Amino acid sequence: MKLSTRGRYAVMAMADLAGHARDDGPEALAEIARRQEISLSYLEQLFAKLRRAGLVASVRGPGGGYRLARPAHETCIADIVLAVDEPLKATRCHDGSPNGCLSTSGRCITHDLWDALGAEIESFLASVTLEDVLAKRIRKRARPAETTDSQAVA
Amino acid sequence: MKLSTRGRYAVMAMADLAGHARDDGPEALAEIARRQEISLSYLEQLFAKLRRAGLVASVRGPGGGYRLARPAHETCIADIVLAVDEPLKATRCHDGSPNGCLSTSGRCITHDLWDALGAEIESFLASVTLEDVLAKRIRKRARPAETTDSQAVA
DNA sequence: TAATTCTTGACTAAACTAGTCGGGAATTCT
DNA sequence: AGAATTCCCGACTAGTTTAGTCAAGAATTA
Repeated sequence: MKLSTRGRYAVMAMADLAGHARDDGPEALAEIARRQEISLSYLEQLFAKLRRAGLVASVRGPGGGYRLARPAHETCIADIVLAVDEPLKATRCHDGSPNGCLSTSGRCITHDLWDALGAEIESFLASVTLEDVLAKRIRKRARPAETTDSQAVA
Repeated sequence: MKLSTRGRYAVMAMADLAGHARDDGPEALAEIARRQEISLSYLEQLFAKLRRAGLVASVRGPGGGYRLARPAHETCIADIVLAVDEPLKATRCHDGSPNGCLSTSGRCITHDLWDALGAEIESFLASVTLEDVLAKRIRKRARPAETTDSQAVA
C-alpha cells in the first residue's frame, strides 16, 4: 500500500463525485476539476485508472461524465488508493512482501514490522467508505493499552 | 508522518545497532553498513540526523562508533522515522495539517480522513520499540467490529 | 454535422530518492 | 608527533516520481 499525493487527489475527486451525484445523472470531469482545483487532464488520467478498477462508470457525449459504479457506502478508500497508486516495486526484498522490507537475502529484522504496518494502514482505509467521508464519520480507533512500557511520542 | 525507504533503512540500522550493542562499547557504522548492506556514506547521513534527534550518541576515534542514547525498550519506531524523514512540506493545505490535506482554501472534504490516518500510523509506530522488533514482538492490532456495512477489501 | 465529453498516448519541468565523493575534525595508538 | 581510525559535513548526481501539458481520436447527443 503506497501513500502518495496521487491517491489523495483521487479520493478528493471521488468524494466530490459522490457528493454531487444527482439521481443517475453523470457528473462531468470538468466540474470536479473546477471544484477541487485539480487540472482536468490530470483528473482524466486518474479516472481512467478508477474506471479500469471498476470504481466508476463513464458516459460519453454531451451531458455525459462519470458516476460511481457502486453506492458511496460500498466504495472504500483503500479501493481508490489501490486503483491509482500501482503497487510499489520492491527494490530489495525478494520475499514476496510488498510492504517495504529491504533485505536482499531472505527476510530482514524489520520485515514483520512493515508487514504489520501495511496491514494496519490497509485495514484502516478499508474500514472507511466514501459515505463516511462525506458524513464526516471518521472513526479514530482507540489504541489498546500498552503491555510494555514504551513511551508516548508526539 | 512520511513513510519512505529512508525511514526503513534508518529503522533497520537502529535495530542492528540495538542488537549488537555490547556493554557500553560503541558500534562502528562500517559494521552496520556491512551487515545491513547499506552504503556507508548513506548511513552516515542517516546517523547524523539520528544524532541530532538525540536517539544515538557518537564516539570518535579508533574504537569509536555509535551507541543508543536510550535503552532499546525506550526507543520507539516513530521517533526514528520522524528523525530521518523531515515532515513533508504541505504543497497545498494551508490549514496547518501535515498529514496531506490538499485543499488550497480551508480544509478539504478529506481533511479529517488524512488526519485520522496520520494519527493511526503514528500511534502504531509509537507503540513499537526497538526491543519489540528484536524480540519479534510485533503486535497486530485487532480491528473492532464494523458499525456500517462497508465491505472487506484485499 | 457540430459540439460535447470521455479516451489514449507521448511528452516535460520540478522535486525527491538513494546514493557517491571528497575533504575535515576528533580521538587513540605507537 | 604522526598515523590510523572513526565520525562529520557539504556538494554533487543518476534515476524515478509527481503533477501536470498537449494533441489526437472515439462515442454520443442536438
